[in-house]
Amino acid sequence: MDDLTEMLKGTLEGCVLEIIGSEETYGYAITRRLNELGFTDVIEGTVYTILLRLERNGLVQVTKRPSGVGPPRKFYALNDAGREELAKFWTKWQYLSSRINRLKEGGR
Amino acid sequence: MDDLTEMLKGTLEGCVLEIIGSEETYGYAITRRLNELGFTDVIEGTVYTILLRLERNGLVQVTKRPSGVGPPRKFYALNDAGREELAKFWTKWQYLSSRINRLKEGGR
DNA sequence: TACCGCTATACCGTATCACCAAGTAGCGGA
DNA sequence: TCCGCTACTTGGTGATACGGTATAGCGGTA
Repeated sequence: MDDLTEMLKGTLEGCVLEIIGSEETYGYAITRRLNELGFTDVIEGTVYTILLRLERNGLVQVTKRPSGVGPPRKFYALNDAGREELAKFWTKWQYLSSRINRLKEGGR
Repeated sequence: MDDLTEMLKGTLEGCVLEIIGSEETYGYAITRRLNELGFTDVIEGTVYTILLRLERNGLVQVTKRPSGVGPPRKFYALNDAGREELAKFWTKWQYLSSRINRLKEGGR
């Protein structure tokens, strides 16, 4: 699949929220998860900028834990604001994708 | 619906391509069409920047015609490169939306 | 010991895009 | 004459994903 960069704008952050919401996890693992979900070209740097943004915006709770196989990991979990933001994301996605699919089907 | 700006990145241009592909038309009318399709907050300025980009990238054929009710209109039609780009857009949209919906359904 | 590879995070710069504001301009009606 | 609708252009802004580099812990191996 060629470049999805522009299309991912605004949706990738939501995907990261969803992953964190389903399980407390950390940046490196989130990247691997995205890759296996079909977001094959997403790299660590991109995910970390999103995570720092989520933290800065107060949507996540962060816990640092030692790893045993490398440097310590920063685990992320959604707080109430994060869950609310995630719900809003899915509402927007639902809205947008329905409009676009309607347009695709000959848009009326 | 609150702000869809970020989510529209990469998809709005595709929507404009689709509209032009279905009928030769001009900027002002495209904006009205998008509005009635549910992209309620999209304004003229945004559409014109997309149209200029499409022209610059050689995806459209442009014809200026007098209007009778105002300044002349610039009508846009897809050329071969534009039709190819449109096909690519729908392929990417299909790919991305299927991955995101899978993630939404509990991502496997 | 030295090096490599995997894990793991941070930071800085870049490109792209949708958006916004202001300007120009044609036309018809009050 | 002014206003409103139509219609396009241009310059600047903010948000986002991405790329590259740096730092660092750990285990294996030559």
